[in-house]
Amino acid sequence: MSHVAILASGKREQTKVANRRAILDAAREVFSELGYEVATVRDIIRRTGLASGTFYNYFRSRDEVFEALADDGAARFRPILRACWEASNSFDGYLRAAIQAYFDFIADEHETWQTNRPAGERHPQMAVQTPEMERVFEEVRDAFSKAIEHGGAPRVDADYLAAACIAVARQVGDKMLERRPINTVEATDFATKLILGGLPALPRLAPRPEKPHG
Amino acid sequence: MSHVAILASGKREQTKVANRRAILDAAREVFSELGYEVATVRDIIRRTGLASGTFYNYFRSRDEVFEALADDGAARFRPILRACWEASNSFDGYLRAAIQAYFDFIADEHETWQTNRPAGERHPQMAVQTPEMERVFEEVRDAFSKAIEHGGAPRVDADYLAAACIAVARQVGDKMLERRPINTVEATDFATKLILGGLPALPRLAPRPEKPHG
DNA sequence: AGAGGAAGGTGACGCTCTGTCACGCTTTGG
DNA sequence: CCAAAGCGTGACAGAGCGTCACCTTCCTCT
Repeated sequence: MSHVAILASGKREQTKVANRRAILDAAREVFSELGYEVATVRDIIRRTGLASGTFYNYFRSRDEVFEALADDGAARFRPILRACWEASNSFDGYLRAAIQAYFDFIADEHETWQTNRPAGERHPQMAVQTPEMERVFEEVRDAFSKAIEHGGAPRVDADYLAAACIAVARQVGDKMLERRPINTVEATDFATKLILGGLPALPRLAPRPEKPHG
Repeated sequence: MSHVAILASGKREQTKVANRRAILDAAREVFSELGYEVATVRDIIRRTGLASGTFYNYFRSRDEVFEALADDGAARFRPILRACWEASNSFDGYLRAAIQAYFDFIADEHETWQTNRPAGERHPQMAVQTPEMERVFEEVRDAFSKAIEHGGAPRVDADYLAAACIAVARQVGDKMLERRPINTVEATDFATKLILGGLPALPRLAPRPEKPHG
C-alpha cells in the first residue's frame, strides 16, 4: 500500500491533515446551519467526533477557523486569477477575464453553500481580511503596475485602482447573487465597462524618470 | 429650569436617554482601547457605573451596541449626503460632492478615534450592514434613479451603479486613511473621475416606454 | 524486533462571561 | 400623599472557553 503515501508519508502526518480538514468541513457545516454568531467551538468539534482539546491543537479560536475558511476561498481563487493573467495579452482582456472569473467563482460557491441559513448571514468567503486575500490584492495591484509599465494602461495610482476594482467586484458581485436568475455575464459587463471606461479619465501620476529619449 | 425640557420631559425619559448615551460612549471607548473581539459587556457597563443587568435593558448583546454605533455613524452621515443632493444641480456635481463629503467624514472620524488600538481593528463606522446604512444605499440609488429620469445621467442599472459607487468610496477611503498625509482631495479626484469616466461606457437599459415623441 | 521517547488526542476542570430575575428604590399620576 | 408602574440592581445559574495532566499511538534507533 504505497500509492497514497505521496505527500503524507507517516501516519502522524496523515491524521494531522485529516483532522484539520475534518474540523474545517465541520466548521463550514455548522456555520451554515446555525449561523456564525451562534456556533460554538464545541458544536464544531462535536461533529468531528474528536475531543474538545484537539480543536485547540489546530486552531486558537472559532474566529481562526472562520478565517481559515475565508483564506481557503482566496487561496482557491488566486490560481484562477493567475491563469487569467497568463492567458490574456491585453490589459482590457485581463480585467474582463479576471472579473468574469471572480463572478463565476462566487456564483459557484454560492450554490454550493445554499443551505437553510438564518437570514443575511455572512459567508466566510470574502467577509474578512486574510493573508491570502492580501495576496490577491497584491496580485491585482502588481498586474496593474505591470500593465502600466508596458504602456497597456495609463500611468495611474495602481494602489487605488486595485482597491477600487476589488471593491466593485465584491459589491456588484454581492448584488448579483441577490438577483434571479444569477447573471454573471451581465454583472461582468457592468463592472468591466465601468472600470475600463473610467480608466482613461483617471488622474495621471507624474511619469517616472526614464532614459531621456530612446 | 425649563430650557432643557424640550424633548425629555420626565426624569424617567431623561435617564433613559442618558443611560443609552453613556453605554454607547463607554462601548466606543472600550472597543477602542481593548479591541472589539476582546471587549465584554461587563467591560462596557463597568465604565458607566451602572449595574450589569441595566445593560440588557438597553441592548440585547455586545454585538447590538456595536451595530448601534455603526448605525450612529451612518445616521450622522445621511443628512450630509442629503445636503449634497440639495446643494448640487448636476449629477456630476452631486457625485463629487457626495464622495468628497464621505472622505472628509471618515477622515474626521478617523482622527477622533485615534487611540492605542490593537493592530488592524475594525471601526464600527462602516464595518457591518445596519438599517441606517441600508438607507444610505437607497438614498444613493434613488439619487441616481432621479438623475437618470431627468436625463442627467445615461439610463444604466442604478442598483449596480450605487453598489459600485459605495464600494469604491469605501475601499478607496480605507486606502486613503492608510496614507500619510491623508489627502481627501486626491482620493475624491480619483474616485469621482473613475465613476464619471466609466458612466458613459456602461451598458444601457432598454428605455422605459414614454409618450411617443413629445 | 523491541524499547524508549516524542507527538498529540483526551476530557474533566476551573474560570470567565452571559443573561435573567426577584427585589426594592424612584418616579409618576391621581 | 398614596398606589402602581418603571427601572436599576447584583446575585446566580448556566454555558462556553481554554488548559493540562494523563494516556495512547507512532516513530526512531539500536
